Amino acid sequence: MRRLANFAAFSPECAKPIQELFGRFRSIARGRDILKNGDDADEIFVLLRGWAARYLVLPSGERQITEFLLPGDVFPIPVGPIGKMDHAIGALTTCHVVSTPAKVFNDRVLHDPKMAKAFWWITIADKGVLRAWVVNVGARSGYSRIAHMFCELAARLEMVGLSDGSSFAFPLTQQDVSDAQGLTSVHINRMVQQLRANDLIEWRDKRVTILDREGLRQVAEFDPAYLNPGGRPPQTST
Amino acid sequence: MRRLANFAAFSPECAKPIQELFGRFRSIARGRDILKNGDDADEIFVLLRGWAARYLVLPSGERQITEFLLPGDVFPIPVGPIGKMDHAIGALTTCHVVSTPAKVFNDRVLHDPKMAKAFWWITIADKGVLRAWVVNVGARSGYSRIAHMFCELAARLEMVGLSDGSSFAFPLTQQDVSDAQGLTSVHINRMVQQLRANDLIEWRDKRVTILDREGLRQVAEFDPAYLNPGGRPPQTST
DNA sequence: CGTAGACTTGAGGCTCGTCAATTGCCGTGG
DNA sequence: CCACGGCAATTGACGAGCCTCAAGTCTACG
Repeated sequence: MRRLANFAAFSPECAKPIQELFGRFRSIARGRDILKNGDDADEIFVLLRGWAARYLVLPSGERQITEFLLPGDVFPIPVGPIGKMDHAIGALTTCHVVSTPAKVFNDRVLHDPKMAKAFWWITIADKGVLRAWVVNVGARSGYSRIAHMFCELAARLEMVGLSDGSSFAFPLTQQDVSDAQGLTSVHINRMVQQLRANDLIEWRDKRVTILDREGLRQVAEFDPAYLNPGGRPPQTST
Repeated sequence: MRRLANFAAFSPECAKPIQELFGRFRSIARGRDILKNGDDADEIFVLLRGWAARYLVLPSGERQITEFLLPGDVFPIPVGPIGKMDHAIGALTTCHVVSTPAKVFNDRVLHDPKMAKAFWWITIADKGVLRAWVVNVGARSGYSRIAHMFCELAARLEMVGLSDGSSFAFPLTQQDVSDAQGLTSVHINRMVQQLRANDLIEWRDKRVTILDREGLRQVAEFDPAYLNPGGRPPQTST
């Protein structure tokens, strides 16, 4: 709900029918897949609680994460005929999700042009995040990659009310981070220690605190513009 | 047209009004930007001829390409209020484009739910390409990255009729390739020579020939599934 | 025929990977 | 209550992939 509100005029009355639509609740343990590579994408999920990720594992056994899914995210976004997943979506922590059949979602939600537009907009915003991810992995050093990831996650978590501005719960392991950034966990560890030594962040007990927001932003070369493609401020409108 | 046809039931009669819509023709020289970072995205383009790319330049001066735009591609895909570009789109070769104001495009094309859905679908397909790009840059060696790029481009070019199956015009410089793959042109050069030495590809005079399709596919770990998210075969339907 | 851009080649160095061992923190079971 | 096992974080030594700098070759083009 909160995420949708960023993308469409959205009244509380709209919320109820959607909440009723997603009738099926499920809890997924950490490490389990919510959707496997090759599955039919015939069910639409909303992540209520926990962190998940889209990823692919290569023949070499290496896992590359391409997108973090945070509470409020909807997946997979369906359009046209039901296809098969070309990647997997796995739970990085214990996840709570609700779901509805894709067909129902199509008929009841996407049938409304306004809603369809809101979800399309989300797709475009996600594409922006993905572009930033490519830039990160392709052009930045390990040190600033990690800084960038923290900047982005802090901003995204704040949008859904999961950050108090400078500190947020961060349940991932260094192995997860390394799979996302295309580095080894050993190297992640060393770079994180460097960020700590430079008093940019604190990370302990599954919680990250940004100590020097401006300093981190500079190291990361972070510009949050891409998170809000329409230029719309992240606030609820009626 | 050809690209749209892959994503929606599409009759020739539909084509005419769209062709008339994009009234403004322009030719852009190689190296010039079609849209600069920060520009208003108030005009919608269709690339008729030439290659272009979405890219970002970092403070360090490094350029990271995040997406290749081939003939038939539409950009920027607009939704909601007109925003500012958070990246640039530049011509990698001389490009021919036609365009129309975003407002007109919205009213005349996206107003039709069927059309809107087709463009949304394109957005989702592009997101798949971008995911593959992240995997490529994040998890593969320079050698297989380049192999993967050739596999993908061969497949995409074939979809729009610009490849004869194993050979296609490839107008990019090694510098362009390096900006896309997050490597230096020196290293690209060495890896390309290795691909040549292994009789996988030929690349001369702005033309690439795939000599050993299966061998290249294995090196690249290429699975074309992501290019057609709906599972629909790449053919025109009425 | 001269110049510029693209491609090619070589030597040396840094970032990051690999392998391996150690520490600390739990949750479990004796 | 303590021993044990497992997972995550940490550290070190060494090696490889890729970068940097620099020079040289080839081709297109004026």
